[in-house]
Amino acid sequence: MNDVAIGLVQLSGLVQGLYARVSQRHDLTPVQAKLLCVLLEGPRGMAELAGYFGVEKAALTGLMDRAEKRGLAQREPVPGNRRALTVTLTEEGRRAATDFSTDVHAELEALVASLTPEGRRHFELAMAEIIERCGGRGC
Amino acid sequence: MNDVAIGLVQLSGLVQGLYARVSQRHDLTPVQAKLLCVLLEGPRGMAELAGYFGVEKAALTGLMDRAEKRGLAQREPVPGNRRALTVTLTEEGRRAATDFSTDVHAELEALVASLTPEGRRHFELAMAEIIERCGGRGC
DNA sequence: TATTGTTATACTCTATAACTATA
DNA sequence: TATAGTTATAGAGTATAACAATA
Repeated sequence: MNDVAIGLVQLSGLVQGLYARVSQRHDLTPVQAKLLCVLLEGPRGMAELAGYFGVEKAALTGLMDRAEKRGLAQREPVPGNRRALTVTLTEEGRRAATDFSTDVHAELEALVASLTPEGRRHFELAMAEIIERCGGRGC
Repeated sequence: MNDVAIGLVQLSGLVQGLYARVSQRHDLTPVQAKLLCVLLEGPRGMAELAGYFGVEKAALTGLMDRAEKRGLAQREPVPGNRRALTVTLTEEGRRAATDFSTDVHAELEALVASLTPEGRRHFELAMAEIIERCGGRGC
C-alpha cells in the first residue's frame, strides 16, 4: 500500500477505535451509540433506519429489541399507518446520546490538536472534498 | 459536532464501508481480510496476532479456526517451544491476500482522486502527523 | 401486489472464565 | 508461577428466508 492508502486505513482505524472506546465508556456498543446519535436528530421509521445503516430490516428489529430492553429507545405507532412504527429516544436515551456525543466530539478534537491552524483547514477541506464526491455510496 | 469531528467520522465510515465492500467482493469478512494482510508480511504467533488486533486470545482461536477451515491460513508448531504456534498463509490465502490488497489499494486511490497534487500532499502530511502522535493507543 | 415489520435460523466476532500443557 | 493456546458459554450484530398485517 502507498502512503495515502496506509494513511486512510490507519486513520480510519484510529477513529473507529476511539469511537469504540468512548462507546464502552458510556456503556454502549458502537452500533447503539450510532443509533442514539441518529435519533438525536429526530424520530425515524424502522425501514428508514435500516436504510440509513445499510442493513436489513431484520437486523434493525434485533437492534431495537436490545435498545428498548435497555430503556434507550422505543417504538411507537404511527397515526394513519398501522403497519409503520416510529422510533424515538427515551429520556435516558437522550441523555446517553448527548453525553456520548460530547465525549466523542472532545476526543476527535484531541486527535487533530497537533495540526497547525492552516494544516487543520487544509485537512478539513480535503475531507469535505472526499466526502462530497464519494459520500453517497462508494467512489 | 463541528466540522473536524463530522469529517473524521464520515471519512472513517467511508473507508470502513469501502473495506467491507471489497472484502465481500473477495468472499472475505473484513476481519479475515485484515488477518490475511497482516500475515502477508510474515508468520505471526497467536498471542502476537491477538495483541496486534487488540482482542483476547480466545477470539483469535475462533478466527483461526474459521480461516483454517476455509483453507486461508494454518497453524504450525514452533520448534523449541511446544506451547507456541505460528500462523502462516496457505497458497490460497496468499493469493486472496494479494488480490484483496491490490483491490483495496485501487479503491482507496480512487477515493482521493479528486484532490489536487498539493491538496493530496497536505492531506497525507496531516494524516501522518495524526497517526504519529496518536497511533500507539489513543490520544 | 407492495410495503412494514417480525420470527426463525445460522454465522461471524467478541468477551469472560475455566482449563491444559509447557516453560 | 507465568505463558501459549483451547474450550465452553454468552451476547451483539448481521444475512436470508418465510411470515403476518396493512396499504
